[in-house]
Amino acid sequence: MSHTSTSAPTSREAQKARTRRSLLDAGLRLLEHQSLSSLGLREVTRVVGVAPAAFYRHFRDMGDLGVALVEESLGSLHGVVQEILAGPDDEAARIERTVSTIARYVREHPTHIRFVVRERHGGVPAVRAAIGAELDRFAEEVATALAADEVSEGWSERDMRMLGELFVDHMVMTASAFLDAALGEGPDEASVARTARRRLQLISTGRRHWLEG
Amino acid sequence: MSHTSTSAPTSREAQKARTRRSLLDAGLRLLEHQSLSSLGLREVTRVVGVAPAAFYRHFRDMGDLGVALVEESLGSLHGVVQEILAGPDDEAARIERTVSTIARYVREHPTHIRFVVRERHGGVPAVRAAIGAELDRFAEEVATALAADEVSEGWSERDMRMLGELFVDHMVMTASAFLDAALGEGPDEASVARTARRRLQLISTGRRHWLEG
DNA sequence: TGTACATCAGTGAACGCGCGTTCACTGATGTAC
DNA sequence: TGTACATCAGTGAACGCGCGTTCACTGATGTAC
Repeated sequence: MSHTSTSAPTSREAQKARTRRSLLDAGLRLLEHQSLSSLGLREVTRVVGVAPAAFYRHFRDMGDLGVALVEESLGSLHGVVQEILAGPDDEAARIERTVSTIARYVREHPTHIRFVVRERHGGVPAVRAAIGAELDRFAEEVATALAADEVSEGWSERDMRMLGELFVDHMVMTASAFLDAALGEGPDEASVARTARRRLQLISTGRRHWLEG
Repeated sequence: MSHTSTSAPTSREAQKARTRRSLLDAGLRLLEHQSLSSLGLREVTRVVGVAPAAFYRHFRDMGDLGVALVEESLGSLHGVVQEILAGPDDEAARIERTVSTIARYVREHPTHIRFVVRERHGGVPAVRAAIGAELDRFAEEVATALAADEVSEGWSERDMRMLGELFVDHMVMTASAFLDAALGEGPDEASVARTARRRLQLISTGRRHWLEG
């Protein structure tokens, strides 16, 4: 192999995986300041330090790399959603947990979040579809989890689904707002957290009185 | 002038305005299937039928054209927002008006909506900023209008602002969903309308019982 | 353990192409008298 | 109304550049015996 590492020889498999990882990392880094449809294959390989042609050993094209990024960006989020929904269905506690968990997640994975928010409605159909499908799955998970709450008694399945989507959409919007705050754009983190909490309170209140209306 | 129109000679001013309009229209059309950061100056001038260099008589670069598109995309929306909020604050009627007005607007201006939804978090900072600023203004307008309702008595200014943002965000999400429906992606228009109405009902219900919590 | 052969991740040169930008220009419209 | 000059939207050719993709290749890792 001409990609000579200074360390001990590695298995082919491991080396290939490492290069793939580097391509994904470089892509993610470059996508912080541009959108996928304007990101070039050569840009990515240049950052990694491999020949342009090496890209094709790992991905068919940039869209393919994008879809891989969606999977790793949103895959780890299932745990986060479960973390938020688990525990007692005490309203105030869950709202607090929701907002602080999102804030933490954004702090830990800012580039993944930025990518998802930007490409959710972006110009690459395959990536858009992958994000949409994953967010739909989240909405379903949330709907199922919230259906177990006492206040969900008497709700139709369709309305639970609506609530799940509402919840997920607000997670995404809140994450996006935290991201802007971290970049010094828009209100600061404390303010974003406050607004997010109030929104969730409004929705919770509506939920409690749903059957009366 | 070498751009010979078959019709009678036109004033320079009028001809220039017409070319500018064509550039904007061509841009908007091309942006239906790609994002601004991947749209080329030559692509646009090719569609219009002018030399690439002619572009510079009207815009500094594609970002500049993008900002102009934001203005015309969202400018006409102020009237729409007023239309929705005007009239009696009867809850059911306003919800119905909101959803049907959005549906109509999307049907009449699909490309403008697509553009705004896509570029709201897109890769061109100037355009993102322009959209953000405009949506903020909408949120403010909505907050002011809703503050006049009976149910808003006792609300803090900050919470009214939160409500305004919530409303605008849901307008955008609903518009985006209608757009997908029109393209055969996701649920159909009737289903989108139903979900949008239920969401608004949930928020209205929360609003009515806000001070109790 | 040693040898001969197979695999395949990454190379580097080459290609044709369309891009954004510049420039001196043209010729119709506009203006001054 | 007619004439001479100014303006300036749009031209078309040229430029250097970086792009995505192809290809035969190299040489380290893997495997069979």
